[in-house]
Amino acid sequence: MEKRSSTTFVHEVEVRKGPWTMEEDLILINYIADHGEGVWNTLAKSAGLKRTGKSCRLRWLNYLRPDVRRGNITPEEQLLIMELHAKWGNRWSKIAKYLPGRTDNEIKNYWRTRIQKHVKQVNTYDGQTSSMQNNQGNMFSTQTCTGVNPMDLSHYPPCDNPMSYSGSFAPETNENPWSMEDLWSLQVLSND
DNA sequence: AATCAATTCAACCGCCTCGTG
DNA sequence: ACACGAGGCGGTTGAATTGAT
Repeated sequence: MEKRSSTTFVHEVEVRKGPWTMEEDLILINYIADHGEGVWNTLAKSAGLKRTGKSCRLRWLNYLRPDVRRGNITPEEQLLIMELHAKWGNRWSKIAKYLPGRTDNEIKNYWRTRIQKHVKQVNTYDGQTSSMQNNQGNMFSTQTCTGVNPMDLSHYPPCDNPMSYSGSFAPETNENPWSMEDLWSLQVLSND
């Protein structure tokens, strides 16, 4: 499923764009496993990836990190997103700190595609349902089904150590032909 | 079964901030 | 004080997928 794949040349240096291949993912995972994150431009060159540092960083943070959770946003997470968005606006990275394993990109996408749409729909009934909404069009109660008030952020500390997260992992909705399990097992094998 | 429309989300772009020389 | 590069962030795009007709 090679989409928007292209190659451009910047200062005689070949730069790949578009979706990442399994080979590129493996190179990035292996390199970070050996050398750690950071200094992304140098990392891209040293790893032999024809990608920009930014692209490598984005791929790692949004997709390849072992602790990243994708798909199946829970009602609790949805409530928290709405509450935090009401508080901070489009500060996605800040909001993401309170949702372990979730990326700012995923939260942003989720907000735009699901919540914002829903809020618009609810707002079309403005007046009739005013008692159900707060200033952000929130039509949900601030109490979650678990009885935890999402506004009490002590229940959702910023994730200093996301690896320690022990919540239930949602089934992957990974469209890639290769799964993260595949990649990480390959990474482990190659480092053997 | 075919076509069209709507939705999703990975990835890119441009701007901003911060650290360094 | 200024210039430059790297990293981070939010907005946007567009191909793939899904749903409706």
